[in-house]
Amino acid sequence: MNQYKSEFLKVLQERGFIHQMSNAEALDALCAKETVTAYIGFDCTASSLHVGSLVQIMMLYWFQQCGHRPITLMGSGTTRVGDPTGKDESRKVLTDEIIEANKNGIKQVFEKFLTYGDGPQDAMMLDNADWLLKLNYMEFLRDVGRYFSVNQMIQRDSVRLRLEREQHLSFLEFNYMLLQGYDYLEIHRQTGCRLQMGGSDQWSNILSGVDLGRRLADEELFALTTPLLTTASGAKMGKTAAGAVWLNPDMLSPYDYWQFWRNTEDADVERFLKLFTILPMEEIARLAALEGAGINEAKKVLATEATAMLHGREAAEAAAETARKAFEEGASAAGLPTVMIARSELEAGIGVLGLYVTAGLCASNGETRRNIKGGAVKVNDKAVTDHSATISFENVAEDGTIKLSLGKKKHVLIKPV
RNA sequence: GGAGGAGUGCCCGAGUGGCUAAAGGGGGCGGACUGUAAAUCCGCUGGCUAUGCCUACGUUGGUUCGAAUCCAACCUCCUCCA
Repeated sequence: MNQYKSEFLKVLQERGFIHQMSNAEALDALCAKETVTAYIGFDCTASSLHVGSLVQIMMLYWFQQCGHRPITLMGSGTTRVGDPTGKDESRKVLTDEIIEANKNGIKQVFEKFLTYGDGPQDAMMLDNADWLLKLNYMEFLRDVGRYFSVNQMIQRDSVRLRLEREQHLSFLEFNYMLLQGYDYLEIHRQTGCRLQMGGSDQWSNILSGVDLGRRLADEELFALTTPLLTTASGAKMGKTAAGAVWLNPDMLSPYDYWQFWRNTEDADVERFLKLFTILPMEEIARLAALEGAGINEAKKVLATEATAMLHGREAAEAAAETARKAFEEGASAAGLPTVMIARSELEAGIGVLGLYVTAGLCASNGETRRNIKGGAVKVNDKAVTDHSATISFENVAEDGTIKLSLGKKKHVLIKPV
C-alpha cells in the first residue's frame, strides 16, 4: 500500500475512493503543500442527481474538508449537445429551459455537502455553457484540435473497444473528449485548477484535458477516478422498486432514502460505510466486524449517517424512528410517506385498486389486482382478498389515517383532508 | 453512390399467415425461508367500466376472412465495396 503524505489522498485511499490516478506522487506532494483546486463535472440530464453521483460528491466533500477548494461544474453546455453514448436510442433533445431547470434542481444537493463562497477554500460553481456555447468551430479546431492525435485517440479504451466490436462511433462522440478536455483547460485558466476527478468511465476524457494542459498551458494537471460502483451481487447502484434513488427530497423522501441504505447487502456494508458516511475508520471497523443478524445494527447506522449527510440529522433520525416503529413494532407510524386525499372522495368510497394507484404503490389497477391475488395487499395490516373492496371513512384508524401496505416493506399512509 | 443485413414487450432474444398479449432468459414485483441481507425455491410481470373490449412486434399504406409474420414506400441503424 502506498503511504500518502497528504491528508486528502490518505482519506481517499483508506475509504476506497481511488481507482486510477495520474502521477500519484506529484499529486500527493501538491496536496500536502498547498491549497489545491479540483473539479468534477455533472450533466444536467435530470432535475436531480441520484446515488450514482454520490461517490463523486463525497469526494468533493473530503477534498474541502482537507483544506482544498472544490469546483462543481454544471455541464449544461455539453448537455445541450446531448451525450450520444446510448447506441440505438436517439436521446430526446432537451430544451434550454429544461436544462436550466435541471441545473437548478441539481445545485441544491451540492449545498448540503459543500460550503460555497468567496474564500480560498470555499467551493465554486461553474457552467461549461459559459464557454462552450461561444466556441467557434474553426478556431477550436485550430487552437485545440491540432493537439489531439487521432492515433492516440483511437487507442483509448472508450474508442478502441467500440472499434474492435465494430460498433458505431459517431464523430460527435469522438469529439466528446475534446470538449471535456477543453473544459479542463478552461477551468484551469480561470481558477488555477490542477485536478479533475470523476468516475472510472471518465478516465480517458480527463486525460485529454491533462494532455491539453501540458501542451497549451505548460502545466501538469492531474486526474483521479473512482471505481465503478456496483453492489456485491453485481447490480448497478441506484435502482430501486420506485426507480432511481434520487437525491432531491421532492423526488425521493428521506424515509425512502433511509430505506434504500437500510436494505444494503451484507457484503457491501463496510464498503458503503467508508464511502458514504464520515464516521471515523475505527467506528466503521467496529461495525464491519459485526456478524449475522448483528449486521443489521451496522445497516441502520449506515442508513442514518448517509441520510443525515444529505437530508440533515433531524430528518435522518425521524426516518430511523419511523422505520423502527413500522418494522420492529409493526405499528402504523406517522412519518411514513403520506398521501392526501379529498375528504369528499373518501366519503363516496374509493376502490382499493384505484387507491393503490393514487398512493403510488401500484402503476395500474391491473397491477394492484395482481398484487391482491399474490397476497401482497394489506389495508391497516389486514389482507385484502377482494379486488372490488372499497375504502371509506370506516377504514380511517384512530390516528386519522389509513395505512396501505404492499408487501412487507412498502407502506403509505392515506390522510383525508 | 453501390451491395447486403437488421429494427419484437423494461432489456436481451425466439417467432416467417390463424393455436401469439407474443417462447426463453435477464431485470423487476410478490410469496416462502431469514436478519427489512444474500443465496435458493414458488408465483406474477400490456391497459380497461373485464366470461368481453382496446392497445402492442420501426412508420405509413396494401394483400388476406385473418398479418409480428406476405407486398410497397419511407425512417433509423449496422456491415462490406466505392
